[in-house]
Amino acid sequence: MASERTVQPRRRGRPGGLEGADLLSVARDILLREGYAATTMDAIAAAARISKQTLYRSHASKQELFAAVVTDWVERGQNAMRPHLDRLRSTEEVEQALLDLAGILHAAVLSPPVVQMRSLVIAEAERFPEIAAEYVQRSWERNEALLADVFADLAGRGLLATGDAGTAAQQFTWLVLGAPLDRITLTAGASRFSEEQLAAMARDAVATFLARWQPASPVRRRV
Amino acid sequence: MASERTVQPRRRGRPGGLEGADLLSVARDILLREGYAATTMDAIAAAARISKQTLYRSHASKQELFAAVVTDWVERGQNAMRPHLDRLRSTEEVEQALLDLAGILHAAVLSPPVVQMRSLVIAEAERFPEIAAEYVQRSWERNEALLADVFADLAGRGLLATGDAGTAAQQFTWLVLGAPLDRITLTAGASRFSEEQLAAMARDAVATFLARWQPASPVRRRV
DNA sequence: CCTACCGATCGGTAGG
DNA sequence: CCTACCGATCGGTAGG
Repeated sequence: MASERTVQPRRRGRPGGLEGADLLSVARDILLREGYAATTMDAIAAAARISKQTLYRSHASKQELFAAVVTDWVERGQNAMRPHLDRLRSTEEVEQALLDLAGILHAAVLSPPVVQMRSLVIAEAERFPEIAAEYVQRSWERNEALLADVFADLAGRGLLATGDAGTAAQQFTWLVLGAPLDRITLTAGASRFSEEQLAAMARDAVATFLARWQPASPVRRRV
Repeated sequence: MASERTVQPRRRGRPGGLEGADLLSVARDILLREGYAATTMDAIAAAARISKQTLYRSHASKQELFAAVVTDWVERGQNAMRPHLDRLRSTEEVEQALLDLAGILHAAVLSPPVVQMRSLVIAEAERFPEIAAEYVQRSWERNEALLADVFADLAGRGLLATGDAGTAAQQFTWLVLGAPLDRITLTAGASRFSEEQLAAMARDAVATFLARWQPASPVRRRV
């Protein structure tokens, strides 16, 4: 099955436009920028340098193309949190590791494409509930479950209070992300928080989280 | 300037359709149900039993009608939180009063119309940033500022720890609302939390909040 | 003459 | 692969 020209990723001789993951990428760019209703299949075909016929051959409808874009998105972000969560899991300094994680969550979740994809899915959640369901399960709920698992491990090592690790993960997530995500979502990035404000919010989030979830053991007692 | 028939609210002899606040109400219903793009001026005019020309005379474009609906909405919800915040302000039992407020926030913010309006504004935030800005300032930020003011009062009475009352209000808001609001927004109300789950989340939110913001005074020390 | 309102239809553009 | 084109429907405005 060896092909003659391994340098060229294109399968056929035609110069051709985009397909597969590249096609989904340009479709995603337009969807995030314009929204679902304002995105036309003509615009996507033109940006991918393919005909609408070719576009409809790989994606039978606008809705199916949207679903493919979201599925591709959640698969790409599937394991993005893994290394950072593993670092938290093996830490000896919980407070600093939580601060690090808060900063990583800010950088990741508050980035324009992530916020825009979230807004896009919210906007179409009523019309396409199964797409929104896949998004919420495979991105948010999955990462929250992974974080809960790490918290359970830390509790087992005596570095966090034992209790409902799922509740702890939920509270940490929204203490860190709630206010800035809400603000950015509702202002289209116009009045973003400054880096100093975000850092202060991360410190306050960790402080409140640890006030509740710090182990009662006297050796690790804080003032 | 006394008119002959004060019983009839209509100004002219024609039977006529809706206008003013009633017109905005039916427009809001359709916008919340269908979304902005799928809402047609024809449908609004038909639901209000007026011609499109009459509709366009009071609202010069679809966008201006949308802005009027949002303005009307934030004005109606302006002081909805007042009595509940005043009850918290004058309480002697902070923990129970916070639990009560959490339940009220759940009932108010997680109700379908409030969630739908929020989703609608988010969906159009990029296209109509000034409408989203008015919404976020006059509903969310305003209520958060009112809550911060109450927290500052409670701190002055020694019932909460002194500190940044704004941070406390932000953390309380998102501890209480973050997880369920996210879930309901992204599932279009399909997989709502049960009353028991919401009550448990409220208790955990208050517990975490008080772990950080409870005064250090020994008389009010908790176990 | 004016205001309020209607039936009909305009130019453009959507998904397919 | 592309151009042309469909049935439908949109926001906004004409004449009367």
